[in-house]
Amino acid sequence: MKQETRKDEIINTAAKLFKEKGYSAVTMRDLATAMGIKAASLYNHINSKQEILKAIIISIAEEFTSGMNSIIQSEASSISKLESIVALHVNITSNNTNGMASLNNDWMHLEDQLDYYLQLRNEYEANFLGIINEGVTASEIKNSNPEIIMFSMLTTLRSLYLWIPKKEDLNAKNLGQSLSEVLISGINN
Amino acid sequence: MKQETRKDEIINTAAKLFKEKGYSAVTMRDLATAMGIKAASLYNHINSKQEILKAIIISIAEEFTSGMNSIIQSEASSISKLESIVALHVNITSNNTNGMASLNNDWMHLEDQLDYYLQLRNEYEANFLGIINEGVTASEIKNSNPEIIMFSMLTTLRSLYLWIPKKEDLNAKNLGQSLSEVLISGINN
DNA sequence: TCACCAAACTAACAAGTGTTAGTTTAGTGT
DNA sequence: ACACTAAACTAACACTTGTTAGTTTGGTGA
Repeated sequence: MKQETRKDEIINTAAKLFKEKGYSAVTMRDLATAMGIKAASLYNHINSKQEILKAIIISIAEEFTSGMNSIIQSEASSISKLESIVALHVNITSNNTNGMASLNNDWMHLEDQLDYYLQLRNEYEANFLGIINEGVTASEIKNSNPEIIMFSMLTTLRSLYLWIPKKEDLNAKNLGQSLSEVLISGINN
Repeated sequence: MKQETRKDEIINTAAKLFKEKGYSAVTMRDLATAMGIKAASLYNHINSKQEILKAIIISIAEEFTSGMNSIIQSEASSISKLESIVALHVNITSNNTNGMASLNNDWMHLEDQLDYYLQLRNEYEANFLGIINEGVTASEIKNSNPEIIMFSMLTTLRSLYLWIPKKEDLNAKNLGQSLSEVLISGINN
């Protein structure tokens, strides 16, 4: 719980603006105005616009990688692992909805870190698919198209950042449970 | 099947670029280079960059509205209506994956047409939710949170544009069926 | 051959872009 | 009183942005 530095404030404000208009459409002058200062003053705290994007995206991507590694190493059933993935997304997204928007929509504007980001994402998706395949083999999961299953779950989870801010009445635990139910058991009676 | 005009070519090329980098990050010079001409030449065919975005997004949004109206007026069961919605998304997205990317990611950069777009989207979501609620009342659909159900389905469907281009082996009909199965019946055995 | 026209071109514009350099301000510990 | 420092400022830079004006090109029908 260390306190927020001025640099953190700038990054958080930037994340909020990036969520609204996207990285490319937000100028350093926009960001400065939102902070109540002049654009040049931002450079007392950060080195470049690109550095801000990197700070937002890479830290979140590494959180996902770390969470996924814990889940894979656990001894739980495949369905239970999928429920943990849902909870992972709900938790990370709840703590940083603005940053998740950048991760989803502005990752392609990463420069030096683009390859690293893509590597993390590919590994994450491969692990996700691995869990589903494992569940199919163990007959826990229907033997339909595993990629469609992953696609459906992952895109829903990736879009949580759009939805969580509107539903403050649901806490993370309840939302995770409801979502797991819908994603895993379906909606029909 | 009328043939493609030069203006159409520009709009389609723009949609492709917008998908890759987003509206704000694509310059008129980028677009011109992709067309093999100079930026100024674009203005022989279009009036502004904004007009291109409008042409891409609004036509698709109106397709969705029109499709949804047909579904609502049908006498089918709620589950069957949801299957039709899945098919609607698969069809529209298959025909214009690039345009769907702009609709999803760049709608906020619409200027004059922003309010109109938001109106269409709100109506669409209200109709979608109405079908789910109707299904809950008729005991076709589980009595869990209808908004979570809509969120889950709609975000999956909205992300199809990312996924369809990678899976050319699946035709629209098969993909629609598989996706309906996953979304409606779940994935567990 | 001539007029026409779609569609390209060159040249330029005013405004906005990220960023740098150097300076001022106000508060803190000695 | 003094030096130090975090954090703001003004002014400017080189470049990029969307767009306009006027011109050239090459093909088509009369």
